[in-house]
Amino acid sequence: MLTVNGLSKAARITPDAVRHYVRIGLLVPSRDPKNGYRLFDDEALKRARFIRRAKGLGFTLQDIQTIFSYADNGRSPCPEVRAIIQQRIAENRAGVMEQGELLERMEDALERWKSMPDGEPDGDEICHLIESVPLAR
Amino acid sequence: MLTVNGLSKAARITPDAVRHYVRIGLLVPSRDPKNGYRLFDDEALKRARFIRRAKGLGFTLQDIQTIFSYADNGRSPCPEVRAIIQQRIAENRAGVMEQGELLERMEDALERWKSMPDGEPDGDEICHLIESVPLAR
DNA sequence: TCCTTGCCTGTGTGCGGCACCCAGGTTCTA
DNA sequence: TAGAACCTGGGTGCCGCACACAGGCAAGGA
Repeated sequence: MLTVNGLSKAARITPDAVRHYVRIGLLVPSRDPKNGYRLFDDEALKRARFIRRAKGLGFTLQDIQTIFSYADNGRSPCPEVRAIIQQRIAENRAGVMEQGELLERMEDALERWKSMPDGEPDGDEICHLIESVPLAR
Repeated sequence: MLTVNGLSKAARITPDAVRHYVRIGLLVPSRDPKNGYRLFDDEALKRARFIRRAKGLGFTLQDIQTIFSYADNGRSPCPEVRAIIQQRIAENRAGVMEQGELLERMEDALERWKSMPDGEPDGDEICHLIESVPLAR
């Protein structure tokens, strides 16, 4: 049986993360009757490692909850897992696109600003560099 | 003088965002003594539009606070603005890289899973699809 | 035996940038 | 004069933790 620290080392996650997972119900420890410490069995270790893996694949903690509840009810989570990851891939692609466009705008701005002087405050504009940038959308 | 809704339309941001900016001190309204309504002058409108622009360039609200405080003290924010955007560009590049790597892992996993059957719960593994993925790092 | 060190506990707050909801007061429109 | 549409403050929720506080408990050395 492992304590929070023990589990955190065995599963290579922080102790704070372990406590967080317990709080939201992802991990369910037993308690040491002597002192109230959280105690984790092998099943919990397996779960903690699973969480690490799944997070590394872009699953949210909510997704992982869902997966666990399938497994707990004796049903295969695999079809859900396939569906979820397709969803997350789509979101991630959209996110990367968006960030990429932002990055481009930032780089364009910085480039354009190279040939512009710093402005002095004149009560009319706040920062002419930023105000020189065309509005997105 | 504009109310929350008026300002939100003139600056093309949501009323909730306007209230949020007031709460964190980015916009400072006067008050209608009759009813306590927030009232925004032209200066506030200019600021609200500036916020929209700056956010579109990747500046955080904190960054914008900083920029305003320069302007309010009669100093040019431009050097800071150049420094901040370089910082944000670096962060964004790192973020895009990270997300890109995640996306790749997700796509690889989905691809690999195409030739794998759904598992049935056996009390030993939670989801063999996820557990078949090598641990990142 | 006492002291230190290093675990552990619960609870609460903070991060970013809002979105949404509630209950109630006010103002505009038909 | 009624109802719609606005306004107010205050609170909560999102995501995934990180950090802090105050205190309890365990194991070691001097």
